[in-house]
Amino acid sequence: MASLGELERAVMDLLWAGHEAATANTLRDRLATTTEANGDAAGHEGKELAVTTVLTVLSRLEKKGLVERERGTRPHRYQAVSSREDHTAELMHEVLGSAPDREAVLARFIGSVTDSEAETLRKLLGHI
Amino acid sequence: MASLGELERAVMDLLWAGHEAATANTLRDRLATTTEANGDAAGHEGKELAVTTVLTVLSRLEKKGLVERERGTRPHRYQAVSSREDHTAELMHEVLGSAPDREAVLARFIGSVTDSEAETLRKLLGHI
DNA sequence: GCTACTTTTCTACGATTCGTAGAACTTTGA
DNA sequence: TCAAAGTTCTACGAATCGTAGAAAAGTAGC
Repeated sequence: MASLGELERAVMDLLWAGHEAATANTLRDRLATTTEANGDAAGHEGKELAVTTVLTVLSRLEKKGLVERERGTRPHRYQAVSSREDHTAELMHEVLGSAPDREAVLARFIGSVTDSEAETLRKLLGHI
Repeated sequence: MASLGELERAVMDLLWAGHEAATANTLRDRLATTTEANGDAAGHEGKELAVTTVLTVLSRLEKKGLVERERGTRPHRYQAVSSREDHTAELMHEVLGSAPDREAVLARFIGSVTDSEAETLRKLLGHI
């Protein structure tokens, strides 16, 4: 129920990365810098978005339950409700739950996991 | 890159359920019947969609790579490209891959898996 | 081969979501 | 109290999705 658009995703990435609460302005600045998402070389520098744009997506993310804001301070400060790992794990669970035969899905899932991930899983499952 | 709408989902569910190839007409009929998705009692019977509607979503699903059709036969026959389990497992992988620290995600994921699922996983991972 | 019927494709429209941001309102600092 | 900074409201264009008619294409019987 909460798939993210491109900008929403970028904002969440920032909130997840440095995970103190940030203001809309800070985020806007970081968004301009952190436009690593393409292969073209130097010279390129992400253009600044309007702060209102950032505020809009922050509000939308808040409505989706991914972000919470401190309303007390005046420049509101925003932060992710849960860590990226928690959020991602939760998403994985949602996906898993969308199929009737969860164990069959897990079987396929395990089949395509890397060796080191498999090792991680073994440890997590309480085995040597 | 391939999230499904409600009707698209319903169609995939049908294709996944009885998984011989089906025609648009068959699917439309099943869609009318298989409207179990609400609590109101008898009398209710999903209204028939136009066949063109079903054909449209089938085309869209085909474009998304979830469905393939036999173009040879005249009423084209449609079927899911991969099983629901495969598809779901693949989705889980996509989600997992969307985070930088996959192992951390797996840790959280395992934390919220049921006991029997954990047991399944242990077996799948090659342990007694 | 022509005609009636079936099936598929094309086009389209309303609703929702998302990127984007201006206009207007609110709060704060001097 | 006034200007600057911040927030909310409103909006618009693109994309997606449910929905389906109109038109085109194939099929079957005559």
